[in-house]
Amino acid sequence: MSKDRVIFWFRQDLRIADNPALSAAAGTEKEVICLYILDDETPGEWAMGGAGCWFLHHALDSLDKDLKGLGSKLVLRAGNATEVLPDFADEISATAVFWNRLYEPYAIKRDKALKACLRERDIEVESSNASLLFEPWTVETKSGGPYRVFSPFWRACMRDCPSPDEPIKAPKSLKTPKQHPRTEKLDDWGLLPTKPDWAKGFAEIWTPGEQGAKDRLAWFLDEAAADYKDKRDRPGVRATSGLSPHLHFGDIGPRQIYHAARAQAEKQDGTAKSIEKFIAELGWREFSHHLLYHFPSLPTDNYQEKFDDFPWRDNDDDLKRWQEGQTGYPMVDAGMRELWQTGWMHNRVRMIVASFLVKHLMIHWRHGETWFWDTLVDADLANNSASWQWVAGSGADAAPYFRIFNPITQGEKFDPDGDYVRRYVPELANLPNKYLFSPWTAPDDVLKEAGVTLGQDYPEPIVDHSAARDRALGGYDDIKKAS
DNA sequence: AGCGCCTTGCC
DNA sequence: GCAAGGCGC
Repeated sequence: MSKDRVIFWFRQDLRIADNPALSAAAGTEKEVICLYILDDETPGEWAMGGAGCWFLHHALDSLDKDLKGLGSKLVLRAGNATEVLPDFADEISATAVFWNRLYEPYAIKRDKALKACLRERDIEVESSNASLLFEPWTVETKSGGPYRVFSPFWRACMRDCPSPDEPIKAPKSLKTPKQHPRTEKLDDWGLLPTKPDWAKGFAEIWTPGEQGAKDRLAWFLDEAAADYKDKRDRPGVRATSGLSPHLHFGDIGPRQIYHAARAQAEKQDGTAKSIEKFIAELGWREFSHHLLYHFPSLPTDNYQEKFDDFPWRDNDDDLKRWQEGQTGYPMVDAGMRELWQTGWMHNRVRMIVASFLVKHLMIHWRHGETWFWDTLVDADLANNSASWQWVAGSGADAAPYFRIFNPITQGEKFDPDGDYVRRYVPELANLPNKYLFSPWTAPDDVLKEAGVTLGQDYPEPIVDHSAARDRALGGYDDIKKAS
């Protein structure tokens, strides 16, 4: 075999445009072998969840087709990347490996070891940044050290950091060997759920892959961005970009979104405020990665240690009813069912259901984190753990624990027409808005007319709101006193 | 060192 | 009005 070949290792950057490490590999003018490794071992507890696997399957399928357009294709291998990658480099006599950086603690550790191992074998390694606007180690407070509060963090990014680079174009072609290395079959990886019914609704909503991501961004900028600021909190309205899974798997990158959004603000008068708000959401993603990078135990440990002593309740029945969307609080149940049916949940509703689990049910945020990990197509370690700790009150720059979302008034406020609840809790569809978010307050004749028998068609509330609120505040008093 | 500030709320 | 407390300059 010729010695003139390099490996491009795809990870969470499943795209060919604005992919700096892929372009660097192409720039060597050597043969480029595109590799994806399914590594369930290294992440340990954070091996990809079911919904993520569904998205990954289709994103890889799409990527392979895109690579074929460049005269290449994807080579699939499963196993522990720490072994698979060096073995593969030997197998094809690669002289260099290119990849884009990841920021999960396990990935940093693995990649560092791999770098050393490959260099020991005289194989060059070059890593690039495809996933973040700002590298976590480049943003520092004036006194040195990571930010712990979002607003000053994002101000510093916008003011002091170099502007994110313009996206780079996809390579026009990739030089590939006549004899391509052996690949495993995507279909053999079992990434699609064994219960096919589960993911049935996913495909109606998501188009994994680079083109799907581009289309979604274009739709958002053309159709929704102008109203983003006003409508982003309305789960019944299609007002958010839905780019989160694409960002996680990297079939689009944040620089592409950032610059396209900025360009839209230039082009369309009156959108500046909405676009700024949208870009700030990219900022939250950056902040989560910044936190995870600097506080690697974020996914498992309370950032504020006083929460170690919080009197969490262990209650499998309550947890199960939360997971299934059977709490008797329609806004909560709508959210949990949206999650199950679509692999996604509107951000406003994520806060409501998370607050309900952690405060009304007093169940540890880690149970919620684990459930979201398995069921979200956009499950992302940084975003998931930072956000759960934010809601739980245990995180950096977190919502105070005593700020308890009221699942009834949140519904009235953000789903005023009841469209969202009626879509996901159809058994209540005929209830008037007045009682839709608290059906147990409806007079008997109203329930009867709507065809609802509580406890039969739809559950009685699992807890009483105000009693649960008091109980949660009592728990917080305990750790306040102790600290 | 002291001060302003802090995504998303509740009653 | 209430609800802490710490961050960042």
